[in-house]
Amino acid sequence: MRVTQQDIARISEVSQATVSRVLAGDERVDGQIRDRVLAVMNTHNYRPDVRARSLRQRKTHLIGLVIKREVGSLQDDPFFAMLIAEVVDALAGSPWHLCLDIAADTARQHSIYDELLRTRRVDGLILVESEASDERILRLQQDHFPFVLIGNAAEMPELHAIDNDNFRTAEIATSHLLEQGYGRIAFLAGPQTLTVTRDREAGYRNVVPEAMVAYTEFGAHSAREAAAQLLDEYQPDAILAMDDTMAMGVIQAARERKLAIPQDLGVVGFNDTPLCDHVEGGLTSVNLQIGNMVQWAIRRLVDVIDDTSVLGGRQAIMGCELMVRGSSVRGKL
Amino acid sequence: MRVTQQDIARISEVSQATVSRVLAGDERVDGQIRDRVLAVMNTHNYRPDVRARSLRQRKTHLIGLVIKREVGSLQDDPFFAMLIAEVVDALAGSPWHLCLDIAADTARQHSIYDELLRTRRVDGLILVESEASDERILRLQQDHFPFVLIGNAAEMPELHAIDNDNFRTAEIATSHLLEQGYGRIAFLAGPQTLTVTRDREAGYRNVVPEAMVAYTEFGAHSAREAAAQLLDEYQPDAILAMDDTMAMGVIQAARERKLAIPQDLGVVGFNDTPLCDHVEGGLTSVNLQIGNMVQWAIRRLVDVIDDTSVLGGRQAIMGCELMVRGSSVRGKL
DNA sequence: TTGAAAGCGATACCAA
DNA sequence: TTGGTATCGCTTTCAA
Repeated sequence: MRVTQQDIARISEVSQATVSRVLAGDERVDGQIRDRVLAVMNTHNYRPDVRARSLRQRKTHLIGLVIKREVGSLQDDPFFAMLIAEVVDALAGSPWHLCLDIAADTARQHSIYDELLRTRRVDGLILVESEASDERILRLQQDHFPFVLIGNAAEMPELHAIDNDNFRTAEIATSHLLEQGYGRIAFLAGPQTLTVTRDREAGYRNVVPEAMVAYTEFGAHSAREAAAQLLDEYQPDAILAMDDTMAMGVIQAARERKLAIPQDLGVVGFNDTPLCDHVEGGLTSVNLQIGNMVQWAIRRLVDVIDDTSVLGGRQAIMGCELMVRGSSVRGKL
Repeated sequence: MRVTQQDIARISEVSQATVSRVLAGDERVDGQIRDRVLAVMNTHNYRPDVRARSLRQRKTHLIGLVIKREVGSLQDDPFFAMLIAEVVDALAGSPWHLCLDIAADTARQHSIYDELLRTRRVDGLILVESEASDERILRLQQDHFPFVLIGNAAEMPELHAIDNDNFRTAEIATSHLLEQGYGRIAFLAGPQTLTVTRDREAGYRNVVPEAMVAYTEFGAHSAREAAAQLLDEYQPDAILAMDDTMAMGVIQAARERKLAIPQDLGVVGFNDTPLCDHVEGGLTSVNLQIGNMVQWAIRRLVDVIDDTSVLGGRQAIMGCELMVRGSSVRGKL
């Protein structure tokens, strides 16, 4: 059988309460007794049972992250790999752990959310890719469940949220292409319903003299098809893609048409994923500092869970940096 | 306050035990009573508290996966993205959830393992990239903790494990290069201490007339440097890389030297990650069916946790498939 | 400073 | 078929 606090108490010849106090580092415990208990804990390799502790303290020390993707499509998206990696990294060494789930359709989302928070499996949630209108958010608010959003929540100032200034990021990326002498810049956007798409489209339109926007699903495959059509019908000399994966789709379509990058076609992506270095000459991309966003979100989430009086505003905007590589710089001979 | 089973019992005017039975779908509950209780549960949006349930049933329904990587290096490795994606997918829709952690150094590994299983945070573990000599395994065995290995465990037949036949996979990949007319094939291997490296090296040596092996760390960067040296000093006409990321490093080094792929240099990787499609012409890669391995591992782990009498052997070998793409096929004009 | 005892919210055994 | 009650392992008052 497993060794419990009861056992430690018996062996140490103290009460269970005292053992608990020693465990909690309670100052009021007599030094000698403390040492004795600690010694017994040590020899018996005692570790408290988090299940019991969770029940009593009403806290699991688990943070939930639910990915909104089709099952089987996650691996194709370096953004999520990045996001998950950053969350795991941010949690490493802390008493918090990550509970990771995936849910594609809305029905499954609901059941996961129920399972995760109504059953109190996790203490709080990080939400990504959610829209302000998102039904999930209403449920979470109703239940007073701790959560932090990574994404646009401008219309709900009461939410804790962090986002990029997507208008600005698109402006910066588009301006860069203009400066490099590209004059016919198209925007290969994501689904039109997403705030992030609309924000970036606005930033793009604000800079570009003549706008051409194509909406498509995320992923290299659909981006490739959309880019092919764009190249054939609109014949842009540069394409700004919603993310690096879509930029890879653009590059594939360009290759099929024997278009040289960056000479015939300039390409810029978002997220600055490791993909960028795998493109010949490198893929120019906007670094959104996802790591910093995740760190902010987790710190904030833990504060909300612990009911720490939260310092500063409820929302933050993260800066970005354009990482200029070969795909958008025409040879300066 | 949260609504508890007690509340449901009071409102339904039955005992708490009956509510529990209804929840468990116990057949012996009178139909009328069952309906009444279910109705009350519904109106009050009741969901059982998993913390209490975990304590009583001594089961958290969490599966642990500890990634063995430097913090901050995960995103660069599509293998892990793939692995995590497959685990999350395999768990989706089941009552099991994933608890994901990362630990780089051995010290941190130990503390994570302690935190995870001695405290009973998770019910079982999936182990990857572990060596048979791995200290972790001894601890897990001593504690009779349920776990399943993804990797080579030939020397410990008592372990539940699934692996590829790495000897064969390397043979297949190398033979393919030979058949394509490459005669001076080098193997860009991982760390020499790993079983997977040694197994593949043996497979490679078994096929190749003249062997040349370079060991290096995982990751595109170190692969690039190692490949550069290999190209300069050994001048192979083909390189078999340990994984796709390392193959990308090889391709980068080849580009710097103006070597055309596949004409001047054939390249083959492992894992068949999405990266393969991002290479011009495509990167030939060995598909290790990681998804199937993960599914096997999780099914087995759940069986072990549930103490189901395990059918079949304790170890399995997964097949593989060479995905031939442009990087290893010289134009047949 | 220490111990006894009351929970936390479920499950499961034993009677009725 | 249903209810009473012990129990899971820990935290946390309340007394002593």
